[in-house]
Amino acid sequence: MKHKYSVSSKDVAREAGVSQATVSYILNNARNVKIKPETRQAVLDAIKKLNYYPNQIARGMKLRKSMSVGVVTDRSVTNFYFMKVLEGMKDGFQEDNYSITLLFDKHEKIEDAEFIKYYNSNRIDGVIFVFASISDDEIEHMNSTGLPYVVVDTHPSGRNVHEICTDHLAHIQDVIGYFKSRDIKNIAYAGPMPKCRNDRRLEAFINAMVYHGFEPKDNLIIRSTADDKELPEAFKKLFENKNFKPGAIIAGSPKFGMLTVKSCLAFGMKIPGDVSIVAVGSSNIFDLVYPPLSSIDLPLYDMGLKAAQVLLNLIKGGDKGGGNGSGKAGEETMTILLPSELTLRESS
Amino acid sequence: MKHKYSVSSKDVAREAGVSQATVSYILNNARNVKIKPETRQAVLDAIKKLNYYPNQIARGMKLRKSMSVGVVTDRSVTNFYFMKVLEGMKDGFQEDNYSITLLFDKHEKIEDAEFIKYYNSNRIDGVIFVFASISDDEIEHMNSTGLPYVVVDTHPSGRNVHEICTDHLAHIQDVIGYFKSRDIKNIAYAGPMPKCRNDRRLEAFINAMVYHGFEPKDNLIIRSTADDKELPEAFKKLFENKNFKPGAIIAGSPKFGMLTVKSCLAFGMKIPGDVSIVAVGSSNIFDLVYPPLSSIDLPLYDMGLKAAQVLLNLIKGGDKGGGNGSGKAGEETMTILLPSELTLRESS
DNA sequence: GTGAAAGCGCTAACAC
DNA sequence: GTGTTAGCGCTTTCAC
Repeated sequence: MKHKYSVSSKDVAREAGVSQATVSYILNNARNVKIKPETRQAVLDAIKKLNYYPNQIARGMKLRKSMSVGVVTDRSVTNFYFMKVLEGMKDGFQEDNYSITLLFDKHEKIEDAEFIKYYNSNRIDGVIFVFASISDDEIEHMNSTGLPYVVVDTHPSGRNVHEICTDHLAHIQDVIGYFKSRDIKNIAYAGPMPKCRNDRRLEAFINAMVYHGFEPKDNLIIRSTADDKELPEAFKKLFENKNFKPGAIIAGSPKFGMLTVKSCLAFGMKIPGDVSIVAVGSSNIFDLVYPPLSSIDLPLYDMGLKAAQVLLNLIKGGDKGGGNGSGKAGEETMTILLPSELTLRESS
Repeated sequence: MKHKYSVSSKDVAREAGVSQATVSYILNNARNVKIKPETRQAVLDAIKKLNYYPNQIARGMKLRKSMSVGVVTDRSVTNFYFMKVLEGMKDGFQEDNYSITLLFDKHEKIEDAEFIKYYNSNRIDGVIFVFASISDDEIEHMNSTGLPYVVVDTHPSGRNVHEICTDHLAHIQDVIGYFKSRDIKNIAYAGPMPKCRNDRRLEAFINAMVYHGFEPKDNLIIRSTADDKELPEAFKKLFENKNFKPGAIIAGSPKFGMLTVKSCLAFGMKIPGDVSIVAVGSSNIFDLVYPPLSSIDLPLYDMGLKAAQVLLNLIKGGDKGGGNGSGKAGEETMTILLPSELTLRESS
């Protein structure tokens, strides 16, 4: 069956004995337009009676807006984080009645990217990148298209984009201080190879070690793929070095947190008896493992919420000509840093 | 800045020296319409030259379609499964150029549900429910609206809906057979309280036990919330019963799989030495824990893909009047059962 | 083979 | 305060 025979604002207008314009005014709370209470009531009644819902497609057509934003994510990184960020975004868009269109990121050339096509086709009004690594080239291209976009990521990239990030790296220092206060020696780091650019996590670790008067030793640092071969080998080396048995390990990501726990248990170590572990990042499974894994938790929900708000401003602002004289969107970009927090569970 | 000044099919037509209609014919590969090769080429060139992209909103307006489907999921259940299913769906929709609108399910009355509103507003043409528990009432309501929808869930509900499910419960029998072949005694079950209706997993477990000549004992069955109080208590009772020390445990969900491993380790048991564990369901984290957790894996990607295909058929079919004389969509519903498979890792 | 024209349902400038 | 009207960009019937 076709879509049930749509009632249009025309039908409502007829039913209420007014014009379509009036219906529109009422629906959109048009300012500069005063409606007599009884007229309004009549229209509202008609809407109810006819079970009328404004056709968003038609509205979008007129407004030259899709009332939808694309959320771009990488197929791999996402699982741990994605849903929570989405929830925040959803709530952030709720009021403005924007919908969320899911997009995956797997393009060769930027011109072929799904989000570019969707934007060109008027299917989305803007984009949020959630933990999707984007290159400088892509940024440049996007800035030239006028596509409003916001990046959600762990740490600020320092690039000319609107970013929602978190200060979680600062907590690495707290963690090391905490270990120090418990007189733990040989604090190690285990994390992934950075996707691009420099490894901020490792940097933060090293700086924090130095800050606390420790000398960061190379053989206490693991950087590896999550590979089934490479990583166990690395842990083996770490644990077999009798001179520097690690008393604590900071894992650079949730995944590495899990893998670190796994490796320690596999080597018969007691956690936290022999070694304490803290992971950088959030996950809903840290409570499901033995022992529950301490972590530096990202404010995922808030990041999504904030991203939505910032993007909405870009979309609206851009539409009205924006605050800054020129037509260029994102003239002055902003980096928003949301607070993360340390959650100590049993592993530390 | 406003959306960069859109080129429309009108512009393309002018540039190519043809009419808008011709552009449309070419773009949509309209059958019943033959286009001279040189005309076609001229239009194609103009499209390229002007960098034209058809406005999907306008197209949707004309076609009375949104070219988007809603994906509804429950905020909680999702994390373990959702992304993989989405990937499949995305690929399933690719060809028909349908986009995916993310919707959350948290309504009081069905009339207030987001997916109903979105459908009424012409923002989506159909819905896929992914592991979202829906009640009989809701089903009834939806069937009466004509909204095309498909349900993705683990096991068939036996209701009058299009469902994509899997045969994973059948594998419980295999798992028990496997345990039996290794002469393991006292096979236990630990799973969640069923959200609604009867507990198919437990049923399957009991039937499989009986099939293999075991007598399912009540004190070898845990059904609990994932609560921090209730569940440990239950496991304590399980492990302290000296007469029926479980040699293996089948966990009813990924979460319970994780929690079972955690509990066993917490009680100092060796896995799989003292107890073997297999979880029902998929997760990308089973490889990240110690010991890697065996599981009955759902064909998540395929479920998403298939769901997309079925829904597309409903949308298209329904639009053209469908195969069955009446206007009612979903006259004959179908249940599609996709094969799951047992993945043995180290925990069993 | 191709074009002219109507119209999808909405909004907003302008008229009264 | 409310109505008239002109499109937004597309598809498609019908005419040639």
